[in-house]
Amino acid sequence: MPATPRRFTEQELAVDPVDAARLLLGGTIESTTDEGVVGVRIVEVEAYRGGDDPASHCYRGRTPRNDVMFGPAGRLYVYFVYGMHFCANVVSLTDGVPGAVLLRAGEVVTGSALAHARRPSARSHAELAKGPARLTGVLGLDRGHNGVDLTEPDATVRLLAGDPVDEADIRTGPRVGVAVAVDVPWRFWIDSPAVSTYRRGTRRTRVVG
DNA sequence: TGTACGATCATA
DNA sequence: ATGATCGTACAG
Repeated sequence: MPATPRRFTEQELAVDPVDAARLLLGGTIESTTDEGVVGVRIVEVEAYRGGDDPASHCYRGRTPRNDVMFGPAGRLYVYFVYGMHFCANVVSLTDGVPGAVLLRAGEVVTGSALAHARRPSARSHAELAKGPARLTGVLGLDRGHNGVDLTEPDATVRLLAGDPVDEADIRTGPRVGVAVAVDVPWRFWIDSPAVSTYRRGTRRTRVVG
């Protein structure tokens, strides 16, 4: 591994989320708080677009919640789900055009003790960041981190490029937990025990007839 | 003003 | 398979 890992730039992330997703695999997201440093090697991601993607938070236009997704690339989009969890995305594309990459899972490579302290229910090392809310949890990220610029030299949350991943080693499939656009294979992962298991989204309202 | 439903996780 | 738990979006 390089002595000084290269930081992702806004320019290289200002591409289609599908391309940004592949780019991020093998990279590392690292966050520093007063508690310490935790770093996670990214092994599973999902791409989300805008008005043409029914599964995206931006499908129905710009709102206060999804505003960051419409902004410039390289920002962190953090959202709150199920009344108790946060998930983190890397914004892609350019100012005014929505797109993001959900960080779904990773391997903790720095700060294992702090990661376990933040997620006491984790029964193994691989489980620490196996899933988007777990990954966000070990990094100590919440709504206060929404919009932070990951490309800033002094950012407390950093996005570092890893060793290049061979295209042939990237697997793809439908996105986890979404009930629409089930045929769209915008989930990307590389082999790792931290990769989460596939589950299709559930639709509660049914037409009674 | 009310309400349905999540880009999830933990436990059983 | 199910409960937890609340912000958001949209309907009325």
